Amino acid sequence: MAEQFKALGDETRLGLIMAVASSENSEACVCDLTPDTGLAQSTVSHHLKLLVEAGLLTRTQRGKWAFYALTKEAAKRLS
Amino acid sequence: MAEQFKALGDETRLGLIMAVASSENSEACVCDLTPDTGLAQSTVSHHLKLLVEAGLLTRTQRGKWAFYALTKEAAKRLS
DNA sequence: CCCTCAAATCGACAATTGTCAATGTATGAT
DNA sequence: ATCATACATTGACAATTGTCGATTTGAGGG
Repeated sequence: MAEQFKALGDETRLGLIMAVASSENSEACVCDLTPDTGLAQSTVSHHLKLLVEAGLLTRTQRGKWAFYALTKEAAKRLS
Repeated sequence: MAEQFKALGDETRLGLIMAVASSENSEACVCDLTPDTGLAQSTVSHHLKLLVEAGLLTRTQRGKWAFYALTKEAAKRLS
């Protein structure tokens, strides 16, 4: 439980969650998310991994892109 | 906003919040909270300070004791 | 095949964080 | 005044974390 809070307790990751939530179809790939953060692609990948491990995001590979979306649980809590 | 999540993103602090929430009158002093954590008193004081700064707890000095209680906002969010 | 593009992983580094022992500061009792 | 109690602050330290550049993996397209 603390892990979920810890995952959200970082400006960058909170921003990523918000960005995913407000994307078309509520999903986004790394290439869409990276520019807004102003961080390196590897850094964004790292944060996304943490969010997945915390059970807040899901990862789906589609073609060359990896799409991230909120889990049902995370979607509920975001209200 | 991330600050509040960060404050809750630590086992010890989450435990403190829970302990305060489930205390009589929903408030507790440091001497009551410290033993359960298994940590030094100075460490608990430090964590409580962070929780106050995050707007999750209030501090009230009464006699020799400092009583910590949930803010209205934190009480609401705890549901 | 080879090449390109998207993303993940690795290695290194500085910055932040959690912890403690020691000390400081009030508050109330003797 | 003195002293004990409750808590805060300080200084130091190891552990964790956020970040980057470089490299690696993987999926398609020529």
